[in-house]
Amino acid sequence: MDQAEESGDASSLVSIQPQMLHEAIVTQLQRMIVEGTLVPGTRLNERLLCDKLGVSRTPLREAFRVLAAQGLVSLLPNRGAIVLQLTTNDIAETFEVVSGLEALSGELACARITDAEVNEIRALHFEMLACHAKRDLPGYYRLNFKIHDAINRAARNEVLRQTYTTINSRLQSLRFRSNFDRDKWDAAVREHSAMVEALDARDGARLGAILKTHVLAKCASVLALQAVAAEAITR
Amino acid sequence: MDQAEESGDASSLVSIQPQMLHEAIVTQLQRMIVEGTLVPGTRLNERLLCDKLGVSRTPLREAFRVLAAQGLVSLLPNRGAIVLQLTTNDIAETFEVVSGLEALSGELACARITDAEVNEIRALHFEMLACHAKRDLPGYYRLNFKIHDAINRAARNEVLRQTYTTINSRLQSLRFRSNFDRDKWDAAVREHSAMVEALDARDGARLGAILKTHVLAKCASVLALQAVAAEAITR
DNA sequence: ATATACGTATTTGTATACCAAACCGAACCG
DNA sequence: CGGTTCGGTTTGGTATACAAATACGTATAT
Repeated sequence: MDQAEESGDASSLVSIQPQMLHEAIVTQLQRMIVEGTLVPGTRLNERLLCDKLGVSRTPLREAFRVLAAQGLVSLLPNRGAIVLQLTTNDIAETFEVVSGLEALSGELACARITDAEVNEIRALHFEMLACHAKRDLPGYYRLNFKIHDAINRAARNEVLRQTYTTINSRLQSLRFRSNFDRDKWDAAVREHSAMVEALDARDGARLGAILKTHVLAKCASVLALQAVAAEAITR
Repeated sequence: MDQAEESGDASSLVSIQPQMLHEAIVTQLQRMIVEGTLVPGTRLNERLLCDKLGVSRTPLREAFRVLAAQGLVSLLPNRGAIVLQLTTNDIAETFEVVSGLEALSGELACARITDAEVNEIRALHFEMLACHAKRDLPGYYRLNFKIHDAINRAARNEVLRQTYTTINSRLQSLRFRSNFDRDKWDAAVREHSAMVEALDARDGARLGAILKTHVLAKCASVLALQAVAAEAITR
């Protein structure tokens, strides 16, 4: 967790704060890892990255340490950093943690969300339904993210939000590629409808439960795809 | 999350792995912060710490970045690292997250724990009861930690364990000092008895709920002490 | 041909020197 | 008393050096 988010200072101050170089590098590498530009298992060569990013070794290596602390890369002594490659078990465990955090977030959101925020989420939900109807997967993903983020923000817990974001980022590159089939997609949309209902009723326990199963369903779908991919390689 | 815990490799390999200097420094500083040797708000002077620890600036500064990522220190641009000082709100938020992680851990533990492990925890529980009867607070804390750790391990989720440990470490220095009164102590012990029952019955939902309220009660007790301390300063 | 051994080239981890910019504190001035 | 100026200190970043570990290509042995 970096200082900007951690300190309770006014957001105006945050914008003034000049971020340090290693943080900029962390952000950049995070993006490349999450977007899949850097494939899991890739070795991060210091000299090459120094050239590419136009920085010296010191801040780059500091960034490596931070990314390792965030669980995005793995540091092998004397062999530098490699983009972390999650095992099937790692994926399952990480999704499990995310499901717990998301459930907590849902419970808290129900206790703290305003009517206006509920309406906002409902609007996003309908937009998402439209994307679903149009079979617009990228749009669906974008709105899906917005909805989960809105719930997260409604929970009014920055530590939770930060923790969730950090751990979830380890899974992002996988989530993108899960081309779910029609049935799973329909089921996910139904779960989303149930979420909005639970939110509207401020039923924290129910929303938490829905979110948990929602995330675990996503996990199963990712693992299934993973298994198919693994078989394709072995074959 | 550091590499050693992240890799799914055999534990025998971990011991071989020579840890890097910055990791040793992280561990050292973590201990000093958690134990309260380094008081929140303390500025960590690079040169002084380099001398004290006998290392150069490079690995020390890497350690600072890692500690910042873990939320133990705060990096102020051009002013270096200071031991993070949690606001009342920060404390509440962090406990909230911990409560969620602990609840998840309880749920998973009920699904996966072995009879032998339950018995082990029961034994620890009785030892703890003995400490409570003897009014042995340090012993109580030690066993309390062991029990929660055992539940955490029974959840069979290293990512969860690692996440929990990291976030919980931000609160450790506070937990030590909460001298709870007789009533709260008794209540905590009752909650622990209920935990063992729920664990024995493999009732995940109930254990989760107990753990959550248990942690939140601890939070309230810490915040109360915090308020008293704040008043003492103001007065 | 495959496997092993060896020597060289890279790469990494740490230390050090250096510099500009930011910060701190104290004397100074209005 | 509040603000300013100025020098010392600290930090962020770069560059360099070097030992140790690793990676790799070649030669050798089986």
